[in-house]
Amino acid sequence: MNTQNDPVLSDLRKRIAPSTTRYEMFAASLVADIESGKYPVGCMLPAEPELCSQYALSRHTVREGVRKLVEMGLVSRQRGIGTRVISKAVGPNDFTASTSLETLFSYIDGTWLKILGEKWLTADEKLANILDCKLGQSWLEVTTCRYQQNISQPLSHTVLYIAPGFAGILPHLGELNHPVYRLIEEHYGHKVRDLQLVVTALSIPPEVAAWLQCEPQSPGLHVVRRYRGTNDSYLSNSVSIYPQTRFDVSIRYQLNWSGS
Amino acid sequence: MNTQNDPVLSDLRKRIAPSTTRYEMFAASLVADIESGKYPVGCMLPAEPELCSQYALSRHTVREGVRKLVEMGLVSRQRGIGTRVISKAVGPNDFTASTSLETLFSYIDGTWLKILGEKWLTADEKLANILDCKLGQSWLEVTTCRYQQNISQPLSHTVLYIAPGFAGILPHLGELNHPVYRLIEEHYGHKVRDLQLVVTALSIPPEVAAWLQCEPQSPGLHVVRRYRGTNDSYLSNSVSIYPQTRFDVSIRYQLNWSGS
DNA sequence: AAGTGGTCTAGACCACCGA
DNA sequence: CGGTGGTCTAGACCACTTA
Repeated sequence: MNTQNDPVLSDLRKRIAPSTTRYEMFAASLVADIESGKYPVGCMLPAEPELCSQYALSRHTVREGVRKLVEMGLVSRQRGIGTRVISKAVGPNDFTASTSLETLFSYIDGTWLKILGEKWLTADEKLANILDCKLGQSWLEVTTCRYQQNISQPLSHTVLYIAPGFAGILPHLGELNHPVYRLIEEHYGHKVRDLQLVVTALSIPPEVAAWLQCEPQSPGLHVVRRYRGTNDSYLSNSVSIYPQTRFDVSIRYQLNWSGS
Repeated sequence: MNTQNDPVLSDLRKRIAPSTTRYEMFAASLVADIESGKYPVGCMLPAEPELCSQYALSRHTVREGVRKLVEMGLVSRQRGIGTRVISKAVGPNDFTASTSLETLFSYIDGTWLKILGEKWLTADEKLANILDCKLGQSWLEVTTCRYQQNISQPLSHTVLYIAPGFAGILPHLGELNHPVYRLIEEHYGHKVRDLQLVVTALSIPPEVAAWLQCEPQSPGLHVVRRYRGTNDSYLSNSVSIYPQTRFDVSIRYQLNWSGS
């Protein structure tokens, strides 16, 4: 079926919906069917040949439409298996913030860690909560301060929690410009796949303030970072305290798949 | 040119690079050329027909390859114009944080704004810096507190800066569950395309602490939010102060286009 | 072996931009 | 007007999964 050459349909498209293409209408129809429950979450979408004949579209157009649903996070496709509905479109994740790990940790340039202490410990309830790990799990705790070149005041007070198995990076922690995740990647080949940040405010405790050379009880940023690796296991975690004005967290979200 | 049927090439692909397709090799070649400076940032990529003949690929394959570069944020395409290099790929933006505006503002559920004061002002240097706008620009400043249902302590002290032209939302600001961006969308049809967040720590000033019912000089989160609309103009900005423990900022970055 | 999604070609019309 | 990227068709081979 070729409607591209059809002057009536072509004109109609121009007047009624100038920017709505066939694959977009098709995608919108699929989205509606998923929202309505015709294709419940977990079930398979009809295979491409069937969609082609159902909607009288070429396979390329069908694929373009389904690709849009993949981008929206509604379905996932597997070669040899099919296309599965994985979300109900209620709240599509239409805003994205993109960076590289390098950008995210650009503040580390020209800084190094001074190690204040280290010890092995097992997670009690409080720590398990902070690190989002199981009770009784074993971690190497390293207390540090991050210093900037040519500046006597440290940037932050950071407690690192390193997963057992990666303790070998300890001798290299003090090196310049080497965030923990990169040390783990260099020495063990484990790449970060998932980074979680939780930012809160706190009143800087006196013993930490002494290290940071700031007022005790003055306000600071409290940043928990959780690094998860390729196999979903935690590589390391860190709890950082930044005095006011020495650090900020900046994020920029942008709309992605244009309209609709 | 059809290499799909070529047993030699097919076998070679299987042995040497089992998962590398033609459009991926083509994309990798473009990336290399952009990184090397053959195509500097700001210049145009060759048009599709030329890429087709240069690489001996069909147009579909070329488009698939260029699409990958678009996803990586290296180039942007404009119909009628061409494909422009917009980034040097030095650090590919391989980590993304995805949410919806609804999720981002889920803390607004069950809260409303109490308006403490309002006035028109023009941006001096300090304000222009906070709002990232031009000097002398006119804004409607609305000072508010956000209250939660059944809780007497307010969640935050928020100063809104509303772009001239959207002042009509003022009577609706106090409504339940209505973030500013949604009011602007409902009343003026302008959608948010870009949201920037800057989080710092501060010592809560006494006059704000009185409203927030917290200790003067106690630590708090200082969050600047900038909402930009479809045409790159600012819709509104807000400066919020949250007492310690009443709010946190949580972000989750994930690796996206798998390998490499 | 049959069916799935992934890649690829060849050729076409379209909307948009700039000269 | 010619050139750009955007959409579309028809038909093909491929890798992968399941039975």
